[in-house]
Amino acid sequence: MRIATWNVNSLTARLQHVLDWLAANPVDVLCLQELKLTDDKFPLDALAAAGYEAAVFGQKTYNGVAILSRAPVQDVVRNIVGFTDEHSRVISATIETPLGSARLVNGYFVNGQAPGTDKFDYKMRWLEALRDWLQKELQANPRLVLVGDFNIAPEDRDSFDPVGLRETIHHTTQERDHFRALLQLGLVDSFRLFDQPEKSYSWWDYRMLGYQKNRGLRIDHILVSQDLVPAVKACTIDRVPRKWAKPSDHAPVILEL
DNA sequence: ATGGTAGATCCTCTA
Repeated sequence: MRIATWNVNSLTARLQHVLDWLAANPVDVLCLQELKLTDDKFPLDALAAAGYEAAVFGQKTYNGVAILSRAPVQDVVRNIVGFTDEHSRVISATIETPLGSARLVNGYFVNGQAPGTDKFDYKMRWLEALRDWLQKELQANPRLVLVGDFNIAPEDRDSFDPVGLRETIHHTTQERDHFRALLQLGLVDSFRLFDQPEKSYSWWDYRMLGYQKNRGLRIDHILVSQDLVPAVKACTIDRVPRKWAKPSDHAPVILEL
């Protein structure tokens, strides 16, 4: 089976891209971030016609996440449990995998703007709450997949300019410590289970020909719990839709189990 | 030191 994650930067603007991508890549589950629409505006019918059910946690203008699935999903939970958040950033559900049922957590992590800002402080509090919640989730669900736009480039090799961008947003020690804390919970970066091309990124700035120059970051990730590692067959980034007209600034990441 | 682009909403904010 295949599970994918894609920050679409407005589902209204990107619905046709999502439908075209699913037609070419009929994954079992697709997790979306940055819907930028409310639940009542979610294109349930168009996605149902493509063969997908949806669990949605929308928000006007900003944020918003959804889980699309060919098979029914169960026990949908919105937000980080125990953390009051005005933003719609996390949706989780139980899905079926080759190793049995698993918990799937889809997150649009806080961007954080720059160290020293209120938004960065929010990012740190959000990441602490996520870690504390996931620790409990993993105890209850040893099979767990954490996907989404993490807004963290975990290592220098995940950035086109790790020296010039040292300690700037996506690259700070504090953010990377938080990423490692997730790994210390028993999660594994599935992308790094395999040999990958150098300069593999999942996001490129729209500005200054970022994609054309491959000035990107790997900030979209799929982490799997230890119990799922033996089932992981591949993890890839699909750059194809980043080349389409009017693309999202992110590319989909695909996990094969 | 700044700007460049994109999306949604409103003429600015977020990324």
